[in-house]
Amino acid sequence: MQKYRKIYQDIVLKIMNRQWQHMLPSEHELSQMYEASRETIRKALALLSQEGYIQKVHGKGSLIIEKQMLDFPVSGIVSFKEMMHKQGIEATTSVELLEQVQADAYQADCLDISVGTSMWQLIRVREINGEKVILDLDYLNQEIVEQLPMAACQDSIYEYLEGQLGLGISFAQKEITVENPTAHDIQLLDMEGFSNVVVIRSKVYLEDARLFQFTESRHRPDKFRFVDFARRVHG
Amino acid sequence: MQKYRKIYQDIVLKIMNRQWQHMLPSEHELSQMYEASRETIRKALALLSQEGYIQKVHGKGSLIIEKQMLDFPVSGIVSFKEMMHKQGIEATTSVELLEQVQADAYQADCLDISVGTSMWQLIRVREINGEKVILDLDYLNQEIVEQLPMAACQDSIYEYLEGQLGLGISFAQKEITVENPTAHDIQLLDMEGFSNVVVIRSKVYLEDARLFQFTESRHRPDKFRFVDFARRVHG
DNA sequence: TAGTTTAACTTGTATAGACAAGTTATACAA
DNA sequence: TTGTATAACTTGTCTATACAAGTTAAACTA
Repeated sequence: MQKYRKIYQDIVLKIMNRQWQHMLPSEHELSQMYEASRETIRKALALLSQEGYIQKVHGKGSLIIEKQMLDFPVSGIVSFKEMMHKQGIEATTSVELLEQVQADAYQADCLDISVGTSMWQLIRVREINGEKVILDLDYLNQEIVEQLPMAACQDSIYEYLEGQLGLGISFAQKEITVENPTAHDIQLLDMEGFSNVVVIRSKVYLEDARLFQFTESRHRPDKFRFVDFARRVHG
Repeated sequence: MQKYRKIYQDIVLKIMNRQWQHMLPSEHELSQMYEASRETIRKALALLSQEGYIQKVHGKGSLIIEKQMLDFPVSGIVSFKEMMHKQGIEATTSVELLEQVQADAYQADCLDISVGTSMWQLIRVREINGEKVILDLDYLNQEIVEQLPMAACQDSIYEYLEGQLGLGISFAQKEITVENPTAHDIQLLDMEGFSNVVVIRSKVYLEDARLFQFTESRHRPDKFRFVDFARRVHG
């Protein structure tokens, strides 16, 4: 792995362990500690800043941002399995449907492919504490993901794509809205007494900028929470 | 302004104008065009990548990410006025309350200050197409924001803070949930037939990492839409 | 004492150079 | 024709240096 990434990870650890309380050592000191040039240290610090770990102040140093450790980020691109594991929540996934289909007009539009192109269609229900609260509808481009074993769907698709297929997942465009439940939602989720669902639609891309997945994740509103860290962009 | 920021802005313009269709010129070419070193170009490109304009591919170049131009980012830190202006939507803001108060226990916790510290309390209603759809509750630390004129509240608080007071707004931690409307919501918003509100709670920080504002923004669900760009962080 | 200057820190910006590593198209060989 | 090597591109990482600009605390001056 690259030097600046290792430094980044080590600093994250030291922040988590409260090894440094309010401020990081100066860039000069860090470059001596890690035997790296100042620019390499600055690359690691840029990552830390981007991820919301530190705030750099000109002339002063790098202040540590007190993350509410409980406020794990649901933002970013994280698989359901990764998320539940971080929180220590027990959840089960049941695959309702997994099949190869030819894209219809709507699906083709979602995946930026031509109508009739072969794709995977996947429907999963997530159960937390015995309640069915999340419905995930996935389309995957079969030109990119040729095989999609049932085991991967029950476990973690991202683990399969990155680990087995060696695909690099890079970025996503997401949209969050609140909508009325469909008959499908009511059929598959425990929706008694809830009149809305939170819908997260995502397009997920690889490192070479190819779109490979479209996901519609439908949440019961009481179990939905989205935490975000944002930096202001001037100009 | 710094060189790499000007280059960043110029490239954003050229992407928007479709001056470059699918790919950016190579870093070498750009460094000649802008008479800058490659590292300076790379700083501009890092910003573009961070903001979701391009995807860098090792050995190939910088691919332009097709942003749905309509999908303006509600993510990031953008004032209500800036957002409405970008979309060309006509909206009005009415100030329901603007007063100096001593923080109670809850408010003190929100702003990370001691109980009894002086702060601004602000309540505003946003009206779009003649419907009252957003209720904004703001607390501002008065040790940082000493004066808060009514005019600034009706126009744009951020414009006042950055323009008049010279404060640098830097980052925010946000949380989005869906909740039941309070009596207050029903009193101030047009909630007929809607049984939920989308609640966005934000802590907003300055460049020196001081927390100066807590905002609770309560949206009627049919008018709520959140668009996000996220990059996957490995390790 | 109180205020100001200065020196020694800090981070920010820009440059130049070297090498590693991934991609592509051409030239070459079987 | 087909496949392979190669050369010329591309971006990624790391280093070293120089100077600008913001902060702080000690030293100095009135």
